Amino acid sequence: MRLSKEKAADNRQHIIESASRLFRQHGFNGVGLADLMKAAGFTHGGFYNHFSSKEALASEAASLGLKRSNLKISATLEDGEKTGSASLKKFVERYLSSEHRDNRGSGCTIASLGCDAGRESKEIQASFAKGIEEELAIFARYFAKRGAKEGSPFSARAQAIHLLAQLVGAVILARAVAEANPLLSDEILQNSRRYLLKRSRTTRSLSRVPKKQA
Amino acid sequence: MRLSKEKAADNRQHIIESASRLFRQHGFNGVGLADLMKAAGFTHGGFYNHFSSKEALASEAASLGLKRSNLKISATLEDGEKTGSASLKKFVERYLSSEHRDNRGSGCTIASLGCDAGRESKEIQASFAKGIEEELAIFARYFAKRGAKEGSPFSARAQAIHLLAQLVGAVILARAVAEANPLLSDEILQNSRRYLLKRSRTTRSLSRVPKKQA
DNA sequence: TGTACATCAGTGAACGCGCGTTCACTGATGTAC
DNA sequence: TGTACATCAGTGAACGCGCGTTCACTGATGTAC
Repeated sequence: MRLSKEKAADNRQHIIESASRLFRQHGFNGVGLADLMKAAGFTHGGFYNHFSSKEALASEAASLGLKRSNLKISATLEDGEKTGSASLKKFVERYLSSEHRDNRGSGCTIASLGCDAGRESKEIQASFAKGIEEELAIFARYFAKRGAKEGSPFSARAQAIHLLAQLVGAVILARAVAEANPLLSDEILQNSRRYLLKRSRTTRSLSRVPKKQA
Repeated sequence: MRLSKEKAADNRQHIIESASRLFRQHGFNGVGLADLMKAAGFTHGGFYNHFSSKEALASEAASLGLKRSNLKISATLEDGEKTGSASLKKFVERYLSSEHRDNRGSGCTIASLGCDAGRESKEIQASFAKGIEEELAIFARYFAKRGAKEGSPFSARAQAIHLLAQLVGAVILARAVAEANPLLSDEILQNSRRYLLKRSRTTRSLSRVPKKQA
């Protein structure tokens, strides 16, 4: 029962979407092809009609997850530019929230799969490299506009790298202790939020984030 | 061929040590019992004489890796206290080096297995929670002594959390892109080094790190 | 436009393989007398 | 202290299971004439 080209392409995309979620939840090695296909509503025999290997799907799923995140971040920051609202603050608070910590499947691909990526193939790492470069570019563009007058000793690019590392590190730490020590987990998130946001107001090495619209 | 109690305990410890290395290299799901026992010099049938499950070994291996790291960090920082050398700088430069990035097996357990830990049992997360609490305490003690005069707006504890998140995040990012984009990987490490060390000299929100012995 | 055939996304069963775990057995160590 | 027996760390083979991958088959779609 051959399908139309459009339907087949839709199905392929749907497999990638649900795989992206499952991989983030359970890791690249923590979920099998049968589960991945079942979650997309198919039997697993047809997998190789769409992908050459599990690894190929992992690479595409990572790319998609990173692309989606970056679009959302970009929209949040640019939205703030227009309305004058505290867009970086909004983003940081969302990223370092307990909701994000507790919902890996719909969250940041780097925080979920960053460690895994370091052990995977060059192909998968290429997906991460592209996604990370894009995210850094988005942050750097924001800092270049917002932080230009503040005279930080660090370039917009340096601030972007620092921000990303802090966000990813804090969420990974918070998740690593969430079940055994929820208070510590909350403290890590809360502290990182305060650190990134307070510092951006006091020393201005990130950017000025007004409380309300100016 | 029953062994003496001492020899049996030695063997058990040896299994944990080599498992700690292998888990860091390949992840909790990336290495099997047969490989773990073989690396320790045994056949895998005897595994359950020492551990109740693979998970129990993972938990012990994580504990050991974290304890070893913390002892080393503690020694480095306290050594610097006595000699007056720039001990935090030394530690940060070692942690954010390409050597550490390229040698997971002998490196930081949090940076290697932090993401995995978030998906594992409460038992394993308890090992991480204990190790992370200890590491934060070591950093906080350092900042409390070294940073007391500087009047940072952040508590020693807050500075410790920020430092750990930055270190872990930077190494994970650097590893995630190492094969596909080595220049970006190097840039992330270098930038994080500069950020942590320069800021500690300019804004003093971490601690003062003299270039040479005062 | 209509017909004949090739294509291919899907199904469901099977493949070999390695996984975590179990077990019968060995024989030196530890223990009870 | 010496003897008899229980203990248990190790071996090597086996267990059922799920893994990634392959394959024969189906039948609607796409294509060539």
